[in-house]
Amino acid sequence: MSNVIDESGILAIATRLQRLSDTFRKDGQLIYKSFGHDFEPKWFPVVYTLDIKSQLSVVEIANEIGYTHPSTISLLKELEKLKIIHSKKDKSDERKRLISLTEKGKELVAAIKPIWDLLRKTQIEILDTKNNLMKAIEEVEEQLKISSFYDRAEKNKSLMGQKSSD
Amino acid sequence: MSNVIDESGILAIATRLQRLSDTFRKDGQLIYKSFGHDFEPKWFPVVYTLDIKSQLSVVEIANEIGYTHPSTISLLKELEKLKIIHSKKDKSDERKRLISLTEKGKELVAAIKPIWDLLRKTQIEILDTKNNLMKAIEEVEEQLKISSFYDRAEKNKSLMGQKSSD
DNA sequence: TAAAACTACGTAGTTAACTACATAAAATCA
DNA sequence: TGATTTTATGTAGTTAACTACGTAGTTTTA
Repeated sequence: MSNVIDESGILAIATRLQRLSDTFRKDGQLIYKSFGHDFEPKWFPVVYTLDIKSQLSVVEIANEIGYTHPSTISLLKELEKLKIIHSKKDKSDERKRLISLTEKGKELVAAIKPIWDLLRKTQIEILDTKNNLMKAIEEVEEQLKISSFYDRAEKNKSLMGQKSSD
Repeated sequence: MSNVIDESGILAIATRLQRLSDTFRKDGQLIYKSFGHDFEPKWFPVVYTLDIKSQLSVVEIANEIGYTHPSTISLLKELEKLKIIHSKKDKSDERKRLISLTEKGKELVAAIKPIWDLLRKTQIEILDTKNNLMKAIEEVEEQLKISSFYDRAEKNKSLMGQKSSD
């Protein structure tokens, strides 16, 4: 597919990660569809979380799934329109909206859990190569927690004969 | 950061890939800036490609960098406005626009090549863990070339006690 | 206990990719 | 060689995340 960029390797990693991500998302959607469900992969984090935790506020969900709260709100809006979730005010804190699955939502989860298993199995099959992508991601996240890309680059600057502007 | 989702592991891989991608992009931008350059990481594929191939049409660039042509066009517009690249009609094929770096563009490349080296070194440092992310990506792309996520899932359906709708 | 700071939620606008469609030039074919 | 198909480019609109900012409750503090 791409020539020069593959050779440049590591510098275009952001691009390649995103493309891979898109591929998984698109195929995921098709697989749900082939089972007769119009379930969008992007809903998974919210729905999966609510299946396990049953009732959470907007920000709690955002934290669980690792999204910003505005992104979470727009997902919740879609799911609310489809009556997969519903919300009610928290009586002890009027700022909060407590979200949970509706009956319809619970039925949906029960119906698609076997698909989640299938997706999981299939992804494991694809990802279980010599260098395991899932583990690699975890390891890289770990590395970045120790010291960010930016901080490491700052430190490495001194190794090169290059002046910085700050 | 995210709890439930990390445990659900593989199903949220698309999300995690994208977040990682964003992190690299943002820090990349900061690093360019710390050297006094307002060079956006998303420009890299185009600029790098033109440095090596010197003159290409819009679609040729799109293929080299693995983007769609509309995405490529919008990158080219930005770079053209900044006078980093310029274009001229191909005399032997009036449909084509031949793109190349301007003098300013060539000077820019000369100036940021040391940064590219720094970025490369730093990324290698981060990515060189037990499971190498770069290699993992290549291996996964290879797996998907053999058989797509969708096709594999279709095949695996038979392994489960589940009916399909098509 | 009033003011200040913080937290939860919401809206608006941005970004960087995409798909779908349109047009014009070139190549192919009947 | 005229009609059809393909190729190259461009535009419009979509998507799924983001940041920035605003408002209304809650908590802390002077």
